[in-house]
Amino acid sequence: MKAQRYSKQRELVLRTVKDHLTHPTALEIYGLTREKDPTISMGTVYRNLNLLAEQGKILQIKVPGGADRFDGIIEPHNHAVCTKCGMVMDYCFDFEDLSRSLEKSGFKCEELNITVRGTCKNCLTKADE
Amino acid sequence: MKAQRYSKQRELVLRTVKDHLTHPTALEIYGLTREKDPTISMGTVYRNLNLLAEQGKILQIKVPGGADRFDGIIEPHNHAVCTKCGMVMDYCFDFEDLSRSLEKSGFKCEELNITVRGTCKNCLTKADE
DNA sequence: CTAGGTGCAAAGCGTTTGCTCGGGG
DNA sequence: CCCCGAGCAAACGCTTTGCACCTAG
Repeated sequence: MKAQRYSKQRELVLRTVKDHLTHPTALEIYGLTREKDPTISMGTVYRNLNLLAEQGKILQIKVPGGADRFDGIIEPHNHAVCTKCGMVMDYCFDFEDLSRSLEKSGFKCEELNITVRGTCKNCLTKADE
Repeated sequence: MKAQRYSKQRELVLRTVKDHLTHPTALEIYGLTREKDPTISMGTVYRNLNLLAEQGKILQIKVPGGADRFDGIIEPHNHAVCTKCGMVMDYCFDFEDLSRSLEKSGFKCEELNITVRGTCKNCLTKADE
């Protein structure tokens, strides 16, 4: 692993995500950090968000067709995105009852976007060689 | 509904998606259609892909963090994306046994990306007013 | 001192859009 | 003849990156 130095900016980004559980986008985090440190740059925010997500210190929510969002709560859980206001709701899925329980909670389930990421048979075989 | 005219380009785009079940991206479809009609433009391909997807004639697969892919098979089904080669595999999910059955088929499930799109309680209430 | 981090700006990628012209009905 | 659709290129939104400078260790 690469040596990692302390940086004021990285700590600020981490604290900002941890303090705002509204699933902010990178741009929103940029705005929030700017309030505390008016010289922080977009690039730094993105670099640190990606770094912190890789290290598992924050969660990166890939929203299909929209900007990524970040979550300070790192316990594995899922998200329901409102197509109208963009709100992201934390949600603990019971797969069998997914739609049904979502509907019970008042969320009208219109599109279920499921993407499994992983490694396919072919690539697993190739990796063995 | 708006009147819709026939267009050679739209038919070509539709046929191209139906004939290539490899889940091509818009760019790949652009390349394929260009082989048959060297004057077709990117904008036309995108416009028609979106139109056909809206009409349910093709399926649009939103790949988080990557280009959208299109599928000529419109029966509802899900997809597993390989993080290494980008291959998109058709998959019929049994939610309970999701990971288990995926693993049985040789796909190493590394990241389960679930996003439900729909309308949240707040917006449903507002729409009623 | 030196390697990792920053700010800045430009480039990148996938996609959409404004405009003008062509062609289906 | 009307107006939807095409072609083209510019603009878009989000994100990454190259570079020169700064700073923690």
